[in-house]
Amino acid sequence: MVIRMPRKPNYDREDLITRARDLFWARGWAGTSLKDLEACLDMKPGSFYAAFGSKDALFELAMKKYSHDSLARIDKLVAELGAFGALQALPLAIVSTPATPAKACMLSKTLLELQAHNHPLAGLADEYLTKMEARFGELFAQAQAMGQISPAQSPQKLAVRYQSDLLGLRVTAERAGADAIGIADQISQGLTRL
Amino acid sequence: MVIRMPRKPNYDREDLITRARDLFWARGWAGTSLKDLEACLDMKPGSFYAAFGSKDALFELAMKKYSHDSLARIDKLVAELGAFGALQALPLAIVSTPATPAKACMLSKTLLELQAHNHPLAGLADEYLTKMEARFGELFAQAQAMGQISPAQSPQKLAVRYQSDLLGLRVTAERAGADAIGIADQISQGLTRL
DNA sequence: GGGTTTTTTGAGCGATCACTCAAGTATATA
DNA sequence: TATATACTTGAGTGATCGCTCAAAAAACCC
Repeated sequence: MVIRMPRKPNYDREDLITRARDLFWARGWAGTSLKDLEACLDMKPGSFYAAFGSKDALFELAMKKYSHDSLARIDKLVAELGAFGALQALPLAIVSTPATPAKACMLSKTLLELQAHNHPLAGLADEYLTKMEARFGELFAQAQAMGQISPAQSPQKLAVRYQSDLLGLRVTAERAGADAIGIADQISQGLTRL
Repeated sequence: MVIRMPRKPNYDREDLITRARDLFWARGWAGTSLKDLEACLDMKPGSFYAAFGSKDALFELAMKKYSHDSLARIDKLVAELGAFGALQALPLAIVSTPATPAKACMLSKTLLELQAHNHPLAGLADEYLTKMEARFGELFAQAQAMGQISPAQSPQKLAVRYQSDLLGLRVTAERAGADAIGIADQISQGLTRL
């Protein structure tokens, strides 16, 4: 049996997922209709469902990309500044990145929107948040090993608090006249007192 | 012309608003359908629209009640514990209140859900958050006046950070295995180091 | 170029959305 | 009790929801 390859899709799948991620990130799950997606991706319904299967399936891919990119950004900061430096730099980096779809974290937005409905995507958002938290824990452990942070508290506990602060920062940054940079600085400064 | 009063509604309006608030708080704006509301309030569409006008109008009333009740809880804590004591007690009080519709703040949920659509309710949520922030600012000013907190930072700046921490705490508390009490304690402890 | 296979198209599916309104019902005054 | 007036009912509005599928168009192999 010969396998034929008669035609390729005329789109870049990764680019489509990125665009969908930005739309979902900004507008949320219920706030993004298929019409919105069709316009944003320049796809008709048939192509959309052939490519992704369902709105939820694409949202899942979008959230996966979001999580992956978030972890990649942290890794890049770690490579430049080390563990402690990355933890210090991240708050300001998040807040001062221009032209993001939203200031708030896509994972927390998804969690808050869908948690009450027991939607699987809320559980997935929780998992990715746990993954981020675990990464923060590793960085705190490294910073402690290098003597930059007191070993008085467990790195896990520090990571939970750090992530909580970050989520709060990003909710606040969503507001109109909020001084997000000021809060980001305070979070960073707080790390030096640990 | 004689004014007649031929019939009264057979419901308690404030009770309806409270029930609607809890539903909106848990499920969000888009996540709450009129069918949900009709079931929760035990009202048919006609009565509902006669009483409230629209879904958005009821949401507005619900958010107003939420804001009012939140401020009332703070005032109660202040009466019992004073300004500084209230600021210290609030994080744990929020997190350990049993059986709330959601752990996360209804105002922040509304802001995150509707901000990207420029929905008026998002602006209203922002306003109520500003009102809360202002109240926190007053309490920090009082605590400084009583020498319980260093006057090094402005009470406004302390309030912004405090509220941000609280919002983060409440997002985190929404998660499955989160140690919300631990974070609440850390926030309270942090106040003693100011 | 012919034939095969896949993608693209877009009208339209049933379900649900927020909401309306005419008819029926209950309670006040006279 | 009679009447006026408001409240309640619930079928039904057009619009939009996520999604399907048969037909048309395009790209590959021989």
